[in-house]
Amino acid sequence: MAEAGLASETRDAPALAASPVPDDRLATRLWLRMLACTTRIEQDIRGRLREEFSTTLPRFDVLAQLDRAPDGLTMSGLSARLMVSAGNITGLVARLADEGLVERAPHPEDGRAQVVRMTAEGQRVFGQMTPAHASWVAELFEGLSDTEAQALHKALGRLKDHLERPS
Amino acid sequence: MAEAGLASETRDAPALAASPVPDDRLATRLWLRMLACTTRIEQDIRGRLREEFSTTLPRFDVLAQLDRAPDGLTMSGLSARLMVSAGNITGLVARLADEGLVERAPHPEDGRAQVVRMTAEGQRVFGQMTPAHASWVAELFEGLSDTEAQALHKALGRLKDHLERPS
DNA sequence: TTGATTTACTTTAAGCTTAAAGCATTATCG
DNA sequence: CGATAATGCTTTAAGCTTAAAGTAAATCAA
Repeated sequence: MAEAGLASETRDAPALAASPVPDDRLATRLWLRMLACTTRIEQDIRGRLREEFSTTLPRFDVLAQLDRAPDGLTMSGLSARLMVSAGNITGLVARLADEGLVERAPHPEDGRAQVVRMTAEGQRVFGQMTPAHASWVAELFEGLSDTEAQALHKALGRLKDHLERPS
Repeated sequence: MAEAGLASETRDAPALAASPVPDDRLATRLWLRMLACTTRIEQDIRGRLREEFSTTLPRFDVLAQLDRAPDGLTMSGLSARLMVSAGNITGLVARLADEGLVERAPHPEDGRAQVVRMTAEGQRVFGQMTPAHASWVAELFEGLSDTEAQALHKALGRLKDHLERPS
């Protein structure tokens, strides 16, 4: 989950052509640090969701997506937005439906699809969770100044753009 | 796993005390973007490890840690370095041992502990994987200039320091 | 020494996650 | 129209992950 080692690197590149090693190293170090930060933050939020709301991060993520989609989302819509497999969504939504937080209905136009919506109870519960979630995140990032946070946000934006390039 | 919604935020703070909302929002946006980038990169690497080496990211991570610890590591040492639970390490190391890539031996001084080491076969296999891994990461981050990468690395360093503060 | 606590690890139950296969419906196109 | 392909979803098997409980060994303290 975190900290993949640098390992023994090529010690070659005697004369010709600039060695690719420095780039690789920098990228790897950057990646490991990014992964370490993300893992830590995720674990913190996961633990708080469990302790304070007896729920999980994947379930919170589903509710968050449904919250910003008042007309509901299809299973594949959730799958795309959460960047997880369709099979994963099936189980996640089933558990949330068991809890009474979401409901499924057949899609009015597409006989293959389902529309998932939050229930009133789901909205109530999510309404309690989301301000807490926002404050936890703010606390976790408070080591950064606004300027630093904006710079980080911008740099990650460029990274994200590059990652999304089909290239 | 990614993209937790911003949700309906407080629209209050009429006069007194600077509203905490802007900070929360910036932090949340930053967090969501960071998580999205991390998830994407992780999925890419996971898929390549599977396709090209028929292995998984957690197993690669274990090997990477053992590679930089020639004298081996205890189960708890692996657990701490990989930031996962001890029970997780038990299963991971068991599977790697089944594959013949690592071996376990009783700790010479502590009867409770085990020492995990890479086998010669494990070193051979890892030696093939790690340059490939480094090149994938370099490719994924090539959208950033060296300067940007270093700035990102530095900003994440500050974040990491803050996260590690017991505070 | 003895007893209590801590540490290292394993086991268990539950949930998360994926890839792959399968099913039903819709879309495409000849 | 009818065949083919694509899409939406579920199921399955395997593995990852955790929290919690349990076992054994080491440490600490009286």
